[in-house]
Amino acid sequence: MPFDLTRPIYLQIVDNICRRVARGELPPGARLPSLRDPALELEVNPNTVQHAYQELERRGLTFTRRGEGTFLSEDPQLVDRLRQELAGRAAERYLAEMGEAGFSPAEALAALQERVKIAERGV
Amino acid sequence: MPFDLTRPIYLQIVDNICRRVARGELPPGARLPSLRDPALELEVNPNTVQHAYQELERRGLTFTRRGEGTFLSEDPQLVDRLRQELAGRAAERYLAEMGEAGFSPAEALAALQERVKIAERGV
Amino acid sequence: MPFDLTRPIYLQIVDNICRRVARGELPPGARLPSLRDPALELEVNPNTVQHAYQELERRGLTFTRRGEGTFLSEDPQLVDRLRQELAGRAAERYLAEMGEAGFSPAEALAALQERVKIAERGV
Amino acid sequence: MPFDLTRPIYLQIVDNICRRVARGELPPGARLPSLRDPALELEVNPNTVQHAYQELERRGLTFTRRGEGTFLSEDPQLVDRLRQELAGRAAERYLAEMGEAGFSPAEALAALQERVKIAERGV
DNA sequence: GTGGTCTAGACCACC
DNA sequence: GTGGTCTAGACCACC
Repeated sequence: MPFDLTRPIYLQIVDNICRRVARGELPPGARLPSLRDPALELEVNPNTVQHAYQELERRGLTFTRRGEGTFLSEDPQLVDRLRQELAGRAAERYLAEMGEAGFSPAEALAALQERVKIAERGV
Repeated sequence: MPFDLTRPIYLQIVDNICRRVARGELPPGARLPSLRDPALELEVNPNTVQHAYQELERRGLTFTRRGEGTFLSEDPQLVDRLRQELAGRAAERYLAEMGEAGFSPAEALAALQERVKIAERGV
Repeated sequence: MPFDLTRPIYLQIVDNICRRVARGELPPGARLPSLRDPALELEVNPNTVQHAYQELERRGLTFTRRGEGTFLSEDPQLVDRLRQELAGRAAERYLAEMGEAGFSPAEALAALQERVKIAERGV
Repeated sequence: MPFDLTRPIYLQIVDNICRRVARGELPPGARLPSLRDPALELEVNPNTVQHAYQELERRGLTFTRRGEGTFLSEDPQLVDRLRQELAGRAAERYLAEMGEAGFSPAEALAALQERVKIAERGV
């Protein structure tokens, strides 16, 4: 996971975990790796990883069991909730960009439809 | 036009002009303001505006007449070409973001469809 | 490389590099000197050298690798293409000058032929 | 006749007259226009025209009859001599430019030959 | 160390 | 007044 320099690293770690949950790579209830592992792998300070984990907990995605570690919420709707959230933000952004280029939401939808259709043929 | 700090100012000026052309605010053949006007307004150096205008020319969107100014191409397909380009880039990005969250292109399309439908009702 | 005062310095740098490529002194793929070197040697601003290098890139003769340098295109036809271009421009100019003095292209050719023949004998 | 700003105007007038003689537009013995006419037409000072005429005389191309005007030499070889001179200078320059691009005189000749042949077909 | 961006500002060329 | 060239030099991004 390469970092971009324009956003706090801890938020990039948060986003990355959210995406992995949304993709189903991290199932509800799964234990997140210890603070040290990702810190070594990402070459960041363990405090930065802790900051990320605290943010996840603040959002209700994780909980900690003292002495055991940090776990993903066991809420069966967790994945769905995250997917909705990510999808919402991406769609918002797409419609905003298209709006700035003069496309109505309906036109933005049609443009995407066209594109997906073409890509399918290409495959 | 507020600048974001993460991208070159001259490219943000380029994008802004592209969007205005796509929206039909700047018709083909229109004269762009002189280098000095936007420089004063945006509080950037005239060289930065020139850099933006040269990039537009490099992309074939404008031409310059020494002593007269910088003009949008008179190509009647200019607007369409730009709209296609901007739409393409926005869609690409949307599909990429959605892909990272585990959505197939078809799902990404459906999610947008849903969202637009809801927004329409909301209006 | 002495500069003449009637043409932009950056274009004289461009021409000089083109001629060296045409002569085979700079092989395809070769790395051009950094912006700073020729600037010191030619006593011009690094920005002027950069302007020249950007013009070369615009013409498709070079490409840049951020942090590594500016390189001549690896297209094996680069040399030939440049030789054709330079020869074309020189011939155009010769025929134009001769035309102003009342020589038809055929006569201009004959005059050159004569001159080259004499020079060969002289050698 | 538009002037270029990089050479003395009087020499540009000299060259222009030489070319017209070489083209046969001004026959040997012809009277050149008075100082005032070209001065008005070219929007230069009559002194500049006089300077040009003096240069022509210095080169042996003209002579003046007091009270009558300036006349082209009546030497029947005048035209030929000028044509030779202009052709020589143009050829010299062509071979020099081609030499800088790595062409031998023989190659420069061949390149011109090719070009003239193509132009003839094109006509 | 490499090229890229940007400022500040002088001066030129064309109109 | 318009864009074009150039200097001088700061600071950034990528290696």
